[in-house]
Amino acid sequence: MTRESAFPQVENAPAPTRRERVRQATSREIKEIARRHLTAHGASGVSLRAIAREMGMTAPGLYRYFTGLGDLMEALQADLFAELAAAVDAAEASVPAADTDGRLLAALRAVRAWGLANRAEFALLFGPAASQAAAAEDSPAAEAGRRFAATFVALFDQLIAEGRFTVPAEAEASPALRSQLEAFARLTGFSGDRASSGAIRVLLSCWVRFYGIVCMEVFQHLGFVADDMEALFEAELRDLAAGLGVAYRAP
Amino acid sequence: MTRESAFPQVENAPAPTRRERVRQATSREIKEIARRHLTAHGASGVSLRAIAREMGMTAPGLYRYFTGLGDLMEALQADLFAELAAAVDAAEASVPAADTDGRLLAALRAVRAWGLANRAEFALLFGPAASQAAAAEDSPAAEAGRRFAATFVALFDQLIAEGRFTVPAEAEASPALRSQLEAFARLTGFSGDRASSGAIRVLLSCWVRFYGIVCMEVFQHLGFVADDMEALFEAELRDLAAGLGVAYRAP
DNA sequence: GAGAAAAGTGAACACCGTTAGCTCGCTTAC
DNA sequence: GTAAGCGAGCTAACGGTGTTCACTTTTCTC
Repeated sequence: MTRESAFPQVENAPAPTRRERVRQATSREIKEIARRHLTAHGASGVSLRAIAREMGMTAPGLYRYFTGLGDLMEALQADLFAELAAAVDAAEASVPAADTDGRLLAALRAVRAWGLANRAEFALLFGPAASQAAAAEDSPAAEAGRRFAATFVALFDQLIAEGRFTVPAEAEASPALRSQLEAFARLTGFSGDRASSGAIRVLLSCWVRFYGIVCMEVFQHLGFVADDMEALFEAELRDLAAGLGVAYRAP
Repeated sequence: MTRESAFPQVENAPAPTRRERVRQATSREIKEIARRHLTAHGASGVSLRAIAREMGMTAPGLYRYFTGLGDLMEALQADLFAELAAAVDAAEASVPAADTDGRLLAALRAVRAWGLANRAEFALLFGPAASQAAAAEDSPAAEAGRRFAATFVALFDQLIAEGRFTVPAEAEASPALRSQLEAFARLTGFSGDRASSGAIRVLLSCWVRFYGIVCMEVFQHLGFVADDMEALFEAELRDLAAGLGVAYRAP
């Protein structure tokens, strides 16, 4: 087992003991199985007992790894956010770095594609905020969510920097709205000086619109419109891009 | 119990027998209690055994009224759609019939208000399409959903009739999109001749946008923006109205 | 009042999350 | 090298769930 030493230790990682490694592996396995059950039977189809059974152990044993089913689901949520973020990054990376327009379009399409390919997972991330009351601002899941959002914040930030779209006059917004938008910009990490509340408003509006069309499709409302809503999505994306001063391109 | 005869029989209703009446009452009671549990503990907090316990009977007895938990939830969904539709109609009715603009704004605000006041219920109606595979096109729930949608179809239809907004050129849309939009118009009952695919596209786009902002708020995403997203909602509503040629008015 | 149909019950099956107390084996300290 | 300690996992148990089946009780109809 000294083969492991072939992989150079990550700097500052405190030499994970053997126990630690097998622990990580078990934890990963639990989440893998949970993910499979999620995909196959939806969020309510994930059960500790079934997972344990599949692993050849008993349910109480899982409590050594997660404090309960809710905790597992939260961990899963964090992983899924990371997976989605990776899918988005990959899509973005397949476009020249200088091509901001292409990167934004690719990123948005990647979110939709991932959602359609992973309905239950998408619902877990973007559906009704189940139980978690306040959703613990500092939970790993929330953290992963922010990391996902960061990709889009960066893209949007660039649009602002390049002065792509015309910003509505500040006077149009009520003071309440303005202060909310400013707080939002601060929290999400938009570059403070350039990102006027008007610009944030435009971006947030686009994001809401995008969220709406993707949720509708993934949650299978408007199912009566058509099986394949790609045409509608692309039409919406075209409008969205237009509003942002981004040149639309067919996929 | 002959007091019942004081209420004139509804025409064509085949004289409900006493048994039938008490059956209806029990059915209503089951749904009432289910609704309370839904409100209090979310969709997963609705259980047949708990309902039966509260009614002083046993769970298997409920199978005389619903074929299972899923069936109950579907019935509940239908009732909730009706309740939401009633709330919307009430809001609409509080505005002069001739004031199309006011009625539309009131109707949209009513949906948001209902959703915020009934989060779990809203999630049941507009959240991820749980299990029901195809969601049975002809289920009572789907029927109730269509009746809810009809209110907005009527309002939108009127906007089209009044030629409120400029319709994008037909040529802009791909053939695939056009045929989808036309199918949609047919299915939802837009008045065929006037409702061009372009007009439908504008309306659908607005609906998606509205869906997006309300879902985000009700599902408590963007929770970090602010507790009270009313300002943002109103801003969005203003834009939406502008796009439809509807005069925005503060609530 | 007899017979049929509906309403409701009890027991059982197969699941579920979670807790408590225990055993066994690996790791660490002496 | 051995003894202590700690972590992983197990068994048993509690209370909860949906659902089925056979049975009894109630109610309506003739």
